[in-house]
Amino acid sequence: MKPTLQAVADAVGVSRSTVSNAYSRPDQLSATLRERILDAARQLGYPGPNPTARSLRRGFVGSIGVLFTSQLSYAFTDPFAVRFLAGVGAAAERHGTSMLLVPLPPAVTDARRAVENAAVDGFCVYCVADEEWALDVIRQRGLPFVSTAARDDAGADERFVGIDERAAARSAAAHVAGLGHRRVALIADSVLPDAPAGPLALAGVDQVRHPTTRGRLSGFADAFAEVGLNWAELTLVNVPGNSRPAAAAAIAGLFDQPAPPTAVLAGSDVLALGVLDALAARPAHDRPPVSVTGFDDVPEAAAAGLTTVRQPAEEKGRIAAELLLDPPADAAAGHVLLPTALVVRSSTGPVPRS
Amino acid sequence: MKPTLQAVADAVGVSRSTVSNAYSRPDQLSATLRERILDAARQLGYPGPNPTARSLRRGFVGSIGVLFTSQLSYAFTDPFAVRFLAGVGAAAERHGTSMLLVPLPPAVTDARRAVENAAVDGFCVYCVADEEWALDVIRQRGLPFVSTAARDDAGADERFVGIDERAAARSAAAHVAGLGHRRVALIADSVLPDAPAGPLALAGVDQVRHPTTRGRLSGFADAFAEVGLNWAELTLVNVPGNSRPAAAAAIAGLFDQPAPPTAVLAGSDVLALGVLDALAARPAHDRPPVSVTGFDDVPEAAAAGLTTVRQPAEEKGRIAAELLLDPPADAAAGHVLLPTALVVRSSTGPVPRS
DNA sequence: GCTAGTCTCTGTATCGATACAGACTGGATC
DNA sequence: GATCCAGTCTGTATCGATACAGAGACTAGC
Repeated sequence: MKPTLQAVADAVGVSRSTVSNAYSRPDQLSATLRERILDAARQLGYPGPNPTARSLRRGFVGSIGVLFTSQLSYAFTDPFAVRFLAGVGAAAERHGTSMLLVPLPPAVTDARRAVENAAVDGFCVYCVADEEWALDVIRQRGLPFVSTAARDDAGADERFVGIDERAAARSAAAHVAGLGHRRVALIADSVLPDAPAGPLALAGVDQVRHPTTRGRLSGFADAFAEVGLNWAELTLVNVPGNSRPAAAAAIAGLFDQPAPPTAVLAGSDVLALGVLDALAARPAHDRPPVSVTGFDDVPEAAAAGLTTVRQPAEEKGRIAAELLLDPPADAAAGHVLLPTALVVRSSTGPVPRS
Repeated sequence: MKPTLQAVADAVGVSRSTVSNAYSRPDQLSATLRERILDAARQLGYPGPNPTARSLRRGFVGSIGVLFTSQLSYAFTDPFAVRFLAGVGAAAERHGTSMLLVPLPPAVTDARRAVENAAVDGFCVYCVADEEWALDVIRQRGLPFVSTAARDDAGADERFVGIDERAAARSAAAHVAGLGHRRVALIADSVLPDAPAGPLALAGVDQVRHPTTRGRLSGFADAFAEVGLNWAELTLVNVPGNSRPAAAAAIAGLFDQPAPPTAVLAGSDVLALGVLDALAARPAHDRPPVSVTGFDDVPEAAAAGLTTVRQPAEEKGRIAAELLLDPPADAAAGHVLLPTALVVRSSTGPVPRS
């Protein structure tokens, strides 16, 4: 068994407090005694104050949690998530804080417990699915958090960093509408909790649970409404999970329909790249000239020539962590909206006249 | 202030232990009492057992640390590191364990403290620079760890997962030597701790501190020794930091020398891609046909047509975490060597006859 | 010579839980 | 009716530190 602080105190013949001070408040004791204590500690093989005991007493941990409401391995697979993490990491580094990545088991009860048990001082909630329960647990614990998805019921004091999803999506859709496209498909991740992959009839956008997805779909709908196309006239395709192959599989069949879409607007670059994959998989003579847009502008998008909406991923992570680690005095400053920009590349073009 | 377990106990009129059992050992009390306790807890707003206090008493934390001896943000920038993390994440997920990413301050004293203070049950040490001090701290703390860099002084009981760096590097170099190249440059990250970027004269490979870099350079040297080229005849280029632009900058000047290398062997794909960048940056008429090899086979390598040595990145992370989280009874099984494969693409070709 | 103030260091309470031994209850067994 | 046992619950020690009030020693000032 490793020696404790008590053991060191006994060895030197001082009190526990003094040994504690030798480590944490060197100005509270003479330099010579401090040396004597540290020497004894070295000799005994004392590993320094136990982090857990220290955290308990001090009342804080020195690490922030990052929550992904999905598989943890997903976080490293999605390029946008990786950039976001890089931003969080950079801020954490500056503050000398660690990042705890908490995997969430599929069952909600287990997942709740995971959030309850995380030893952190606060959470950055990066959500890819329904997250209310997670926020509930965090509030229950009395921990601060920063959300990256705008929620309607957000308290005024709740910190947030994100973009105007709806306006950003609208800019992409307006671009496509401006090119003349009127047979349009929208593809998004987890439109409804347990909906199967493929086309999905939805009465209205407001049925979409996840605020980010809802915001983006609303934006798409807005732009087409302006050119006289209503929601029911748009084809909605659901993908369970934000992955390239899943998107490809979900949309593939659509291009064999009698009147296939001439444009596909995706809720993320990953999905858009999947759509491009699905098109590329078809024989060259049977490859309709479909315009495709993405969202995020991940590194891969440029290489693929994907028209997309750029949002500052790393910045988002950095600011999220910053808001958590050193909260602005002004509550209004705790609500940060980042700029977005439509990046037009080769994946969109005028509707073919055939 | 949030209520404690004690407060719940008082409210229900039972002992602390019973409340504790209500959460952690439901079989130790009647179902009705348990319900009564949980109800009271809900009503009081008790957030459930405090994770820190629980860890202290139980003696373990439920999270593993991942150590990068470099900037934390680097971990999310290097594609190989990201794949590695994905592997660790997948294993952690399966075990219901969290991952703590600990940023290391530049000063060694601060960095030591960071490792001392990390509340974890063990470490996966992913090292990109000199790491001995970190392992010392971990041993001092009496925590288990898994290293991914083979070290000469590794104890028999120390767990390891990695590849035969030397043999793998040799296979790449043998390929290049077989193509007839004899004017060869090697480029690697942090060959010597504070060496500047650019060509570096080094008496021998054994002067290289970092075992991974040393292993790879040795392998390169081996293959060329076999065709009669000794170490002094190879040009060594140092890059401080494993980054694409840094590699490009470090090597650029080399191609303007009287007898420029016809092949460049890089210690990593990231460096190799940097070398390709440096070549691509030259005007087409002044672009020597240089063969380039990398190491790792990151996703970008395939797109760039880079000849490289493939090693299973995600697997490495997964196994590292696995070895940590559920250590094999047999000590020998704690030492895992992963397979590698030379992947020949378009970036290497026969030496031009001019 | 006395009081005040500064430096060091000690002692005890506390952080918030869990482990474990033991006590009580009620029913089954002989 | 005594014994045993399983099922519940309590009490106390413990995990390993830090915070804070306070005690002695020593210097300084008047």
